[in-house]
Amino acid sequence: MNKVMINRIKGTQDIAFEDIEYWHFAEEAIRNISHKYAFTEIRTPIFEATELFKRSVGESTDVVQKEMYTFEDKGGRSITLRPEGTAGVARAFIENSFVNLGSPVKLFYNGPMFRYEKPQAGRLRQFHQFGAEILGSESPLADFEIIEMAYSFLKELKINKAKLFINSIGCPVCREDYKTALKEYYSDKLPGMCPDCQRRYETNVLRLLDCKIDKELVHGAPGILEYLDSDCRSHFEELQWYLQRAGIEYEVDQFLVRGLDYYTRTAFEIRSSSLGSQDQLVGGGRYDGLVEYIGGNSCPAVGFAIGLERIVMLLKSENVKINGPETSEVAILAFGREESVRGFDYARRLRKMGVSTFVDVMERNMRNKMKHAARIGAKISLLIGKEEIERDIVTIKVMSDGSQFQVDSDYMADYVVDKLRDIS
RNA sequence: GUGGUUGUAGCUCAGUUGGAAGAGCGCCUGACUGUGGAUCAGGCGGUCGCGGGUUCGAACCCCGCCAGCCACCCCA
Repeated sequence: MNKVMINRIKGTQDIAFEDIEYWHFAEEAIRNISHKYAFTEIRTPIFEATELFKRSVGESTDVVQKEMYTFEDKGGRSITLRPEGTAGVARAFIENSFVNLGSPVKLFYNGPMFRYEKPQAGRLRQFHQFGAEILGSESPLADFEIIEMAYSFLKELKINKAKLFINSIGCPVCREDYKTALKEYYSDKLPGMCPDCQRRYETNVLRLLDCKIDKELVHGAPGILEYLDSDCRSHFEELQWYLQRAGIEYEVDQFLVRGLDYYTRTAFEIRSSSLGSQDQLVGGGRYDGLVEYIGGNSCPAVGFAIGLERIVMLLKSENVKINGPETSEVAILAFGREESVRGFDYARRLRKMGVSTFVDVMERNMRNKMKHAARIGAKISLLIGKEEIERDIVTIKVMSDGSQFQVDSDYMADYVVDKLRDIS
């Protein structure tokens, strides 16, 4: 290629043909599940004021500090491509006064998110998340429904090798006590720890818990569950009770902390062992402080986000059966100008009856037209040449057995529809 | 941002010690002025990722950059 080539932006992908079928499959499951759970869709802008993410996701988080696509628009405003979905939903909830709809409000979204990261297996710069949020309920029932919904989404997609981990990170009050205890535990060990951990000791102590380098130390660290106050504790216990009653298997992981600042109490992840290093399929939890944090009236909420690229990876590796590509049913092969006019006329009639119709727009010989019709999987080909025009007929060829019929052009559509029904 | 690894035709890849850029598949065309997954023939398609260096000579050796993949950090 001697032209100057412009390539995809790093960490993005083009999805077409066979690949797109996996996405259709997943997107259909999203609509199904959301409808069954009576969640309604919300579409928020792909970009928002930078401040929204700083305040919701958290100034000290990696996402905000080094992963945001931020730019200034021509009016001098700081704009950011959304790195996650919850902040926008919470903003929309406040801005449109969805509280007036009555609690709870159950919303879902599905769309692209952007993070400036180094791409690897299961991680892109533009990726897609399906998320659901329940706003207005403080009850562990809401936590339970969110987890159950994520769980049955995976079930609907026949993804079985997935494991649920839950934890409670308490409320801002009891979490402070825990942080103090953690700092105390780590204080004398700090000099021997990795540079990242030394940094995290100051910025975000909780993150010391999932350090992969100094993992030995974690075993002796105090667990957060012992520090929960009675409300947080009973919230967590109730959630587990509901999970058990529903027969949903889970594991309590005391060292599960989420990277985003807005989480309170319940935190959960669903991971898959057959995914590679980025094994987290679903992440979610409760964020009781967020709505107030970004300027609304206090409103408890809980939600999840599911990474669709990772879902698609699993569908592929687990050989989940998806629908085949939609092929056209009829191919119209016409020679010459008058014949082509007739061909387009037939196509209009067939499409009106709901038949997927391919019109060949290459001026080539019959052999090559036929070859292409076969290639795209047409079930029936319509041949229109000089003879057909003169006698006002059409030649209909059934591709599967090669049989051919000549039909008056007036009966073409009915005949084709009948034939399609016969051979399907 | 750090580390490992890989970049040759649209795809999969060969290319000897540094000595004329290739194959298969695909695409387009023709044999067959009107019949498909077959056959045969022809054609399109390459700044060998980009830039520099070494050399009489570089796809091959050296350096830098870019991109893909994998891992770390972190996350979905």
